[in-house]
Amino acid sequence: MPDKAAQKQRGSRPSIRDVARRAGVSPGCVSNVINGRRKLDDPIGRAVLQAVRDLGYRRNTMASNLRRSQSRIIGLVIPDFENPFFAELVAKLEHRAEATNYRIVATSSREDADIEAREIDELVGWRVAGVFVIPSLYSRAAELVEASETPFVFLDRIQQNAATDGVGVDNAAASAALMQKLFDAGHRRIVVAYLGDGIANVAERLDGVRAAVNAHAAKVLVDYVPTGDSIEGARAALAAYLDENPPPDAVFCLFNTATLAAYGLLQERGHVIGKDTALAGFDDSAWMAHVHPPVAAIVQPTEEIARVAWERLLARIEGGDTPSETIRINCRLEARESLGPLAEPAGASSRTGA
Amino acid sequence: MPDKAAQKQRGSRPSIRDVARRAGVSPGCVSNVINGRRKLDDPIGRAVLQAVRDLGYRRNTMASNLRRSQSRIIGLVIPDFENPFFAELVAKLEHRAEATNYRIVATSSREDADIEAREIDELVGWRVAGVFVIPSLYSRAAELVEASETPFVFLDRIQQNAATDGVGVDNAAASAALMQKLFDAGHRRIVVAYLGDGIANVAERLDGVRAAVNAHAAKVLVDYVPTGDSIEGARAALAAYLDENPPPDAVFCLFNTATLAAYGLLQERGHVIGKDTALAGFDDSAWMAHVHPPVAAIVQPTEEIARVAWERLLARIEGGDTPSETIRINCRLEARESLGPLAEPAGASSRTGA
DNA sequence: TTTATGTTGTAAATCGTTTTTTGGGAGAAA
DNA sequence: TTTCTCCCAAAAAACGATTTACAACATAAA
Repeated sequence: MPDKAAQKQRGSRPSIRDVARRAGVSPGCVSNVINGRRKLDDPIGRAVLQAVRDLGYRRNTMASNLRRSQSRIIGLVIPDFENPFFAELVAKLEHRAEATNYRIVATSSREDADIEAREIDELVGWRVAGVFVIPSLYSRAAELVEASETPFVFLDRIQQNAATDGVGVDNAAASAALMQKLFDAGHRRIVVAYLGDGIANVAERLDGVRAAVNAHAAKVLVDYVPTGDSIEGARAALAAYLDENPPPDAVFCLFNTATLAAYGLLQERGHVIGKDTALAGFDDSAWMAHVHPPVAAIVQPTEEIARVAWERLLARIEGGDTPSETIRINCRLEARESLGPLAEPAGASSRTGA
Repeated sequence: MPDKAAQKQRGSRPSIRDVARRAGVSPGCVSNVINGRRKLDDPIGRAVLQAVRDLGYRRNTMASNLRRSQSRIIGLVIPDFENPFFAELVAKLEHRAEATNYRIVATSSREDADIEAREIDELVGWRVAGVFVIPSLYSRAAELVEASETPFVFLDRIQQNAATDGVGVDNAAASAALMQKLFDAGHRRIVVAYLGDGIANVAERLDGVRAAVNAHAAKVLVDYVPTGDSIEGARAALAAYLDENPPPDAVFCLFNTATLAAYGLLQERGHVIGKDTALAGFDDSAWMAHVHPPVAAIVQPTEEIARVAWERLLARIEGGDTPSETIRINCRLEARESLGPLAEPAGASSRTGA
């Protein structure tokens, strides 16, 4: 039962002084008790703890952090909470945070470079221990961050040549491997849905596709359809393609909203997925594993990304002056039935270093 | 180009003193310039701004907030970033925050009451202006919060009789309306997938279903299948039901993972959705609108929930001593084709106050 | 010239902690 | 008894900002 009367001012929370006064000791002594720098089982210790309980005292984190000039908070700026891949990454990073006694505060830039810049500024203002950034489209984060004292690690949409730390996946290799899988399954007419708009990420995936096509000896026919980033846009772009071209053997979508658009569109037009037409997408989602037939996906190993990124950031926080580096992690292919009749039994999932 | 040499100590960020020294003025004066309490277009103003740029000065938010004893941060504790409904709510709340010059920091409890308690404690320690909580399963948040100075508003999983502010939807009415819709479409054998586990939320939905069944004159046969909260669990439970019972006319899932499980299972077993078997779910997801046929959903209007909740929290922050209240918002029904042959043309979506 | 009025920058106090310094008392050794 | 440690709590300084009180100066009015 907090005893409001003992506080100096009504409406404001009790401070360490109020506790000290009530316990009949000095503020410094209270601080020692609270932070365990003093044994608690004597009269003074007990009196302090009792006063803390009586007043409902909670330490003011801002004052505490200000004094010791450190915080155990890691900022996280992502483009969008509603993208399941980002959400999964947030969850995995939180898990790492818990294990190392840090905590994550997450904010989103809503794919807006200005908002992103503001969020980063704000986090730096809070003197967080470090920051993870998944850059927005047209992000200026990399430049903003170069001069900063605060350690930054970029995730997912990273630039190979940047003077910052980055952790992402090997997009090109994964895409190339998937294309090879489609070739092996006998697919020859393949449609690739790409963004058509500058995320480094998707551009790398496209490069991987092109590399696989060039490397493949036999004749294949690959069409590239730019879709924009909304589901509706992707659906419209793919519909227009299907209207004017013979039906493809396979559709490969380079990002997750396009995969959903393609799935619905093929269903609607009566293509039997995994039989008439194969379907695969970059990025996994819950629905892809659970519809019938399940849709094959290139899975970004978020757990591993989170682990590696966390290591990197911690190293920076603890003052490692190692040069910045870009780390690439291999994707995993969930070769589900939507791929169509493969040499290996349908439905078996194989692990492939990308 | 930050001039490190001018700072007192290497490695630490410049303080307002460093700026003042460099500009040849007092710290108070710098503060005035930075916060716009002084016109900037005279020599002193310019000198200060130049010094700020030279040193790469950023105001220390902790020190600033400590002194003015206020912050414009709103905490948000959700059970899980990977639940699309929560993700949408976060996004909408962030949007409100932006409009009112607050900012949101989001953390998740991973459905763990202990973690939730820690997160709340931590936010209170940061002296955030207010907190939104979507309670975890078995949450103790309501009790924790009653004594607190900090304003709290609970979202989504709210208790009618709690002594706290809460904003949620009218679960019972929405479920009842959907059941009525199924009856109207001529469905008689209906399976309802519920959680079977104590979220107030889903229990209310179940009540709504029961009420609709009781209110319906004609004979209907409704079976209730408890599913647990994982997709796999839901799939197994529904599969077991289908194995041992005649095929239902309709399946109604009271939460979103069950809807996906039911969709995949029905597809796999060759039920044609919207024809052999109707399907509907509480909570909308992207996949539901885009598969074919699209799956009907009860939509929680997150935009409106966010707006109302924000109003409520702001009122509390600004010191309104109004008694706490529980606000219910009506859901909207997206009556998509999966509902089966209705009286109204299939595919039309109708708005129904729940 | 004197007085009233406003402006503006400096010095100092303050926010709530933690940390360092100081000082006093207890106990042991000489 | 005196001296030397050791221990522990009180007092004071510090963290980096904002804000109040105050002094200095300019300008306008009398």
